[in-house]
Amino acid sequence: MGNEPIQAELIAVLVAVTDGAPRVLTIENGSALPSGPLETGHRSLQAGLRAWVERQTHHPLGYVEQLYTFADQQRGGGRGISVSYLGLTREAPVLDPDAAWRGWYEYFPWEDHRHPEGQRHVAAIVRHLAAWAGPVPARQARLTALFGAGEGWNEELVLQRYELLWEAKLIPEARRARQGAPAPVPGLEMTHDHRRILATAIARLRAKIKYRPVMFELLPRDFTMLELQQTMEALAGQSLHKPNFRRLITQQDLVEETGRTTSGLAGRPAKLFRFRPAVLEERRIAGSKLPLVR
Amino acid sequence: MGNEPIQAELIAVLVAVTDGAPRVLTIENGSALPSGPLETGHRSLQAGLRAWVERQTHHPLGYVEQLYTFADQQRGGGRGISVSYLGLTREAPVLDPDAAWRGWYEYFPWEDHRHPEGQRHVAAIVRHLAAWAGPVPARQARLTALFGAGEGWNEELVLQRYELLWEAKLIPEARRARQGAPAPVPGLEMTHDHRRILATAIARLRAKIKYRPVMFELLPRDFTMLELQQTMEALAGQSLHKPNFRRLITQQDLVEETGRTTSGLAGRPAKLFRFRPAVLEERRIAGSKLPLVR
DNA sequence: ACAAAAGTGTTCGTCTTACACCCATGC
DNA sequence: GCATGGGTGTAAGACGAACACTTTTGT
Repeated sequence: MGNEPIQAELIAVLVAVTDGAPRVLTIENGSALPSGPLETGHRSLQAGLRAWVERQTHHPLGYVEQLYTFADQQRGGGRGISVSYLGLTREAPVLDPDAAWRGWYEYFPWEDHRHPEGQRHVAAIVRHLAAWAGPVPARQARLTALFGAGEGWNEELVLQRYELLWEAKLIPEARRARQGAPAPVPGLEMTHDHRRILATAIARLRAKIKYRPVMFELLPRDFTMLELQQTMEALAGQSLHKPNFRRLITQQDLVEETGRTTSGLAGRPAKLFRFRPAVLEERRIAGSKLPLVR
Repeated sequence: MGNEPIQAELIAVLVAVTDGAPRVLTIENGSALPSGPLETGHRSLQAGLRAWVERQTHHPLGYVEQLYTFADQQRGGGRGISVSYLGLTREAPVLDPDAAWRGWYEYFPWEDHRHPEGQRHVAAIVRHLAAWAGPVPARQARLTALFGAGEGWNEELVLQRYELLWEAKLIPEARRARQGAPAPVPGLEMTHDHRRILATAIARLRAKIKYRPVMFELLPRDFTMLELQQTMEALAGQSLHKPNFRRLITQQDLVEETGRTTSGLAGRPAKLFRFRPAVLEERRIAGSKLPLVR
């Protein structure tokens, strides 16, 4: 067959949500995602990743999902394969001094629409892109479809937006040649295409939460409706309608009351909920949708 | 880092729809999917696959999408990586005498619910699985969720159903040890986990057609509403409601009239449609949904 | 009393689904 | 005429979005 041996590595996007902020585990001062060699001897790639992550972070990994596999140039000129994974956990102190949790919107400021700053970032980007699009109808159509003002914002198109920005040379990683030029869009850079992998992970997760209950991997066992809502808002980057959100969740029989309530904070104590055992076990079928506000 | 060189290959699931039957390109008398070495020198894995397929089949490949990457035992005992892809085309005569197009329901008879036979296959399978589930509530819940009678049939859960059958040892590939035992479920076998890859492809495609217009890759330039409907029915394995189907398509501005009509067949001549240019170009955003009948 | 957060009821409009029916052609 | 497939109208009902309002705590 003529198969030539090649190098292979795993890249992990580990996600947690802490205090309403989606966080991702990074290394090298936030400039890269953790990656490691493909180890032989595991039942599957997924099992290999799980073992590797849990050995590195000493923290159990909940949900794991393969993202994408791509070929790249390895150090030394040879060809390599990288298999990227999305993993969900809860944030824990990291032992490795090189590793740290970072907010994912530090890398994608224009994707957070919970606050007006996100809208402003989008407006600034649209101005840049309008110049890039010029009078070409296809480019204009793409621009409005992906960054279209206000109403039509589709939070799942993270990767497509990143690719459009890349194409328009507004992403620093895309213009290695032009050193010294100021970054045309805000947001931290990453090495290689790690930021693109992160965009893929965000897009996948934003799509997934709508039809599969994976949020419980990110929450403590007991939680209030507001905590659940804020976790979803953090991932979606959008504010949700509180009364309708609680109805949507209860209607779907995703959660049950624990009988206990919170105390000590401002306002009326909130009931504590937990995910129903059937959901934890049978997370294959059910799902949940987002009632957007405004 | 300690990366050890490994073998890598590509596996392709090439799909076409001919005369209302979804077809897949196979080799070795229908027992395997076409696969080939990972070639160096291409821009991306996807470009490599495209070049390889078009060289082999002499037929252009429309839509291509990565399915899954997994590790397996290579001939010779070493570890290998397989990257599988879904590709959409129109059926063309194959040159390679070893290759042939096959209906995908030959491999998954229980997934075709356009005719009563599919229902009967499901009923027979449910009887087997009920014995396997016994009194265990979790197993029973999974059984009804995946194979649940009539109303709740979710056509997208192809892979989950296959995995359940595998777990229950009803798939011949899962019981290599017990040679000679009769196949407990109908359907052709495949080598290694190729049938599982095919299940992944079917599931992905059934999900995709609901939110992205990829059907046009499978149809001639001009087509009637019925042809479009039958193509979708073939993929979904379910019958659709004709009047509502046509409204759904026209409402979404997916197609435009060509001005011409069919002739010669039974019944009133049908208008010929084609996909709107904007759809062909901008196939990122729009989608389509299924109005199920009954 | 008031602020802050929890939680409930109900209306209005849209989108889905189903049913009923008419139209044009070949045999 | 009638079988076959093409095509349109419309009403019932499910679902989502929005608004108004009540409840329970801390200060």
